[in-house]
Amino acid sequence: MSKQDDEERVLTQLAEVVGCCEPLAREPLSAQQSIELARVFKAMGDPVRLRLLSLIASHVGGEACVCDLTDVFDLSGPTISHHLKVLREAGLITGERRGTWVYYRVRPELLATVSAVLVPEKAEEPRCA
Amino acid sequence: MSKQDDEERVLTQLAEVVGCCEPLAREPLSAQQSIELARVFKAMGDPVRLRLLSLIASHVGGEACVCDLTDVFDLSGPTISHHLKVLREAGLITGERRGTWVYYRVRPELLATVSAVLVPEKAEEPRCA
DNA sequence: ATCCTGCTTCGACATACGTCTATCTTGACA
DNA sequence: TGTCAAGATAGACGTATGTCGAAGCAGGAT
Repeated sequence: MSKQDDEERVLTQLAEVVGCCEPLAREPLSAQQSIELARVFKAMGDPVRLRLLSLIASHVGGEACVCDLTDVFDLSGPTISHHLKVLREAGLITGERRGTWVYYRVRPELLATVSAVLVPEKAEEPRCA
Repeated sequence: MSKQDDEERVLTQLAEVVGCCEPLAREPLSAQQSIELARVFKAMGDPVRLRLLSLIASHVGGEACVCDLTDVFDLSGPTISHHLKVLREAGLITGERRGTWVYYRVRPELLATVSAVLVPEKAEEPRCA
């Protein structure tokens, strides 16, 4: 089973279990839903990983090389690599090797799903009273 | 320093540091921003706490008694109390004692702030006054 | 006053997590 | 082929976290 498979599996499960935009305040989450969602939040629950995510998301071209990320932190290479793996396994980013370097990009659809769970109303439709 | 003060402090810091709706993908988060945000995500990074949050948010009247929450889980009272404390200290919920029982309610504005950070577009933009 | 009940705090324990150094893998290039 | 550099993996170590039972606190009821 490849890493790619793992990533896909997590993302599919989340969409499947959480539903497209079922808000957290509408009805109680099931045990299964909370497990899947918590996996993502836990991955974002570290300052270094949040910054990595932000660095990748805001980088030109929507992707960032690991070498760009390592210099920002006062941490060893393996530690950065570890955090990237956690983000990857949570389905938040994908990694692709091109030649010598590995490039990461975010999965905006997962961020959007998670974001939608938090607010009672769906954001995109103009909510006019 | 009361518990209430702690809660307020966290919420104030988050709004202050993160900004109203600065999306994560616009520009890299600062070290300080990532620390504040990660605190909230970490609190949500546990299945039990996510379910608690959801149970409280979706409960009738927007608040739930601890006694309502305890029965849902196969966990001891102290454990539930611990998780509620973590959510409280993250600024996600507030607790109020009324007579014998303690009632919790969510802070929707914090959820909205966090939600807005995740998506590239500002959610409240087409806000009709 | 005394007891009872709902909830929190305390102290202890096993496990998970973040970090490091050392080692391995992969690809480029001579 | 051999070598070098970019990342990933493995193993170790200290700390944080989730859980429990026991004890403490605060309100109501008797």
